[in-house]
Amino acid sequence: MLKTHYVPSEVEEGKYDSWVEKGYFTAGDKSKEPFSIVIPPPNVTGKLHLGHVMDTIPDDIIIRYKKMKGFDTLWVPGTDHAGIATQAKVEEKLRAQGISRYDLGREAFLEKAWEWKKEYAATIHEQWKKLGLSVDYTRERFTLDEGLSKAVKHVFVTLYNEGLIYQGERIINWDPELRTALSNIEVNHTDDEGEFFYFLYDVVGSKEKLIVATTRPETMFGDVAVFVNPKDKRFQHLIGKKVVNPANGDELPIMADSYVDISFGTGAMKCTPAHDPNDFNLSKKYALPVIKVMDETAHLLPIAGKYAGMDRYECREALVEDIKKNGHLDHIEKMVHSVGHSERSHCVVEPMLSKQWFVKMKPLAERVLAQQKGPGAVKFLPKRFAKVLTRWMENVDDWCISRQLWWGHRIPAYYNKETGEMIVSETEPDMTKYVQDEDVLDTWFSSGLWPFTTLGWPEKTADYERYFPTSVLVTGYDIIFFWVSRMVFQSLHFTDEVPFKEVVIHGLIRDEQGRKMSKSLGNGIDPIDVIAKYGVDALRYFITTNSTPGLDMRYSEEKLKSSENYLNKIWNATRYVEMQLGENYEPKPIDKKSLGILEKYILSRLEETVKKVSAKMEIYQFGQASSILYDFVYDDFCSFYLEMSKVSMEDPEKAETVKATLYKVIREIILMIYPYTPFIAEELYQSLPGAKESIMLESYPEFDKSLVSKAAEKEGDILKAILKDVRNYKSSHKMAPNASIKLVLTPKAPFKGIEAYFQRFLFAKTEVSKEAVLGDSFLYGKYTLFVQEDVDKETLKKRLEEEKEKLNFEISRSEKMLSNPGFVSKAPKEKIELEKSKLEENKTKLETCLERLKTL
RNA sequence: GGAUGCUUAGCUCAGCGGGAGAGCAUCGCCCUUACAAGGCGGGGGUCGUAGGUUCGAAACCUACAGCAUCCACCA
Repeated sequence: MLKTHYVPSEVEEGKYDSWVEKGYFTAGDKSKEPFSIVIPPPNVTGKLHLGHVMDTIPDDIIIRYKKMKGFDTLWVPGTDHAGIATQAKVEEKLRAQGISRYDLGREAFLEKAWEWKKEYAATIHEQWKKLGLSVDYTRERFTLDEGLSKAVKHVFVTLYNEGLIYQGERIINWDPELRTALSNIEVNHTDDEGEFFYFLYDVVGSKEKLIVATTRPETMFGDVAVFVNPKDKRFQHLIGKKVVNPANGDELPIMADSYVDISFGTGAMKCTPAHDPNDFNLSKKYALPVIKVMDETAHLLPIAGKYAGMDRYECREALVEDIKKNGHLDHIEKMVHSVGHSERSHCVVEPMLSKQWFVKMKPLAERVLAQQKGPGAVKFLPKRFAKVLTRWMENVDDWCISRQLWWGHRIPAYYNKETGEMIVSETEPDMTKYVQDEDVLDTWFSSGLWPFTTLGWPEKTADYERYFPTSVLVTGYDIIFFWVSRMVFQSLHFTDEVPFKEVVIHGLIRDEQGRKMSKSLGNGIDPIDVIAKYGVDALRYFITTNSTPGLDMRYSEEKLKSSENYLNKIWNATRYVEMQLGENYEPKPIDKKSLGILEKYILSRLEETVKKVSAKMEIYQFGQASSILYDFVYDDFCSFYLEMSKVSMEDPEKAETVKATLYKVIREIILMIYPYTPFIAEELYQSLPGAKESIMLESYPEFDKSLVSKAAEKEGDILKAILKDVRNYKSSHKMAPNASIKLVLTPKAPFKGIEAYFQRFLFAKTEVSKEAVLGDSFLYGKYTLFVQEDVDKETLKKRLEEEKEKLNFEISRSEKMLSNPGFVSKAPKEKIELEKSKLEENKTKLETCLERLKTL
């Protein structure tokens, strides 16, 4: 027997381990159609947060649902080494102990990183277990696994041989703290307050001075020219002359290019090719020299003379001070401008000329764009996110993939120690003669291969053949660029298939005030704490049902609580059914001939619910599916049928049918809630007779059209309405709910035995009569209900007149609509039928109303 | 500069072409053996503004306003 209350921790205890032990999460039933998902692999950087819950619970719901629908479901779990993110964490930890990675050296540092990985992978496993994820542990992967590493090498070498990977000297984003290159999307731009320095440049051979403004004076040692716009009248006479660089006295040519914006700053722009991508382009166009002024830690190089060795900001301050002293500072302006910060170290990124490895994106992007135009396009839900992918692909730059880190896939390029000749190969050359490239690959390079490398590619394994392409991917809109796009182009290029047929995009979870959860605000929420307080099922239910796909949602204690209350409701409804069935109950199929009106009613509603919920589940609309089920559970089942069954059960003739009905309804409710809340569902399922070893072996409820009865629903609704009207009547007449009252129904009862329900739930004596009686009345189609009481005729008359008015208004509304040729010819049939039946009903009501008025 | 989303009850949000919904809050009545973490009943909204399409608009289109987010640029 179930307890009177749902206690999440007791329910959760032991279930997950038993599911794993029984092998329910292990895929491979060849008799069924495959359905597969790969997990968005969490980084081994720390513990999981609510964002991961948003990524994984929809996956779990889909997998559990599809399994019940008869698919051979595979959910591949795994983790991501997360190169730069993890390395930053490990370095941070070492720094706390006063050690730098350079003290340890590559080998020893990597050992530390592997220790870190082991520890955090264990944490992640613990959390998957808590969340109840039905992942197939026999197929778990890590991005640095041997198999995945081999695949990464294969991909690199293939792209290199195809000319799609090249080494080049270009301006890249440099993180001086982590001392590595970054790709464009690993740089976050924020509007920072800064200073705009206006310097005076002496024009050679003239008294004239040119004012040039810059935000980064420290780069002036690398200046090679000053540019103006050729159309700028102010400067035309200066083009071809020279100016003196106030930082070091070098003479710089004044050149003209339309790139310069006449209205920005002073209209004259200094050109520093080694530290600005646009300046670099100009230098190529005009064959200007390229001079680097900073090293990899953003300290000034010897070219900066007395400033050499200073940090970039130290240098800026000292240099501005010196220029001011010698009279070449015009003025300084405060300005807000967008500054690039490293996604991981948060320090200001330095654009810098550097030799790096790049992926040539254009051909790969074009393939994606072509695919997305055709019938085989990856389908996005919601649709609009498809545009995020294509827009990015249309404007993509080449991808800088080399990182000057140690934690990651080392680039398979080898250099001859003597000749310097380079070979790129999947197999190591003779390492006595060669050294390997020091750099590792961007972590997204390997995660971009995730959907197929996890299944064994490039080997043609059985899993790859069976489960690839995967069925669906669930992820946040924030990593469409980082991850989704890369999986799509890598997959198309290497497997000629899209990696997944559908992508379900969710929003981000914010705090209760709607702010982003972040470390610096300290407003992050640990899912483990939430689970301890409300149970994992409430968390799962809350996070998947309180939002619309693709939109952000707020964390809400209130809604977690109400989720838990809902589960408690289902718990207690099950408890009630359990009590009614009694011990040794043997489930029997519904005997359709024996059904009473109320049974027909609830079963009809149940079938409609099954149909609607399934339809929403199929399109991953979990919010909508759950709210349909919720309404059924509360309004139709708990508040109505279940209550009515208390009376029905007293009639021994009805009892068996009622039991069978209660059993079927509660069982299907449990099966429908199960994908959302597997722990409580398993517990409740097991408490019912006829349970299998686990709910995981059950099928999803099937829609049974033969149980749908609109007529029964209508009659049930009348009873529902009567209960509500009479209760409301009592309340508005200051009567206690349990005050006795006399009701008269004319001309007959909607169904046999209705009096018993009135007696029990309205404390009413009821009689059925052909004659109207004095008192207030309610109309239900052809039935009238009188509340027999002493009431003066005038008041009654007034009420009836009001009712008449209302009915006339409704009737004329319907008639107007039905006589509108536009409506009759264009509206769907059901709408017209509905309107006609409303009209009929109101006409009947009006007739009854008029009859009564005559008698008063 | 380009793009996208949001604006619905006091609060948080669903609904997205056929007569305004949920949770919480609020008011009234109830300890009725499924559930007081509950039950029953009630109050509360010209669905951001202005036009348009339609027999019919909260929903579709256009413009505007406010609030978010993303991309690009910023010498």
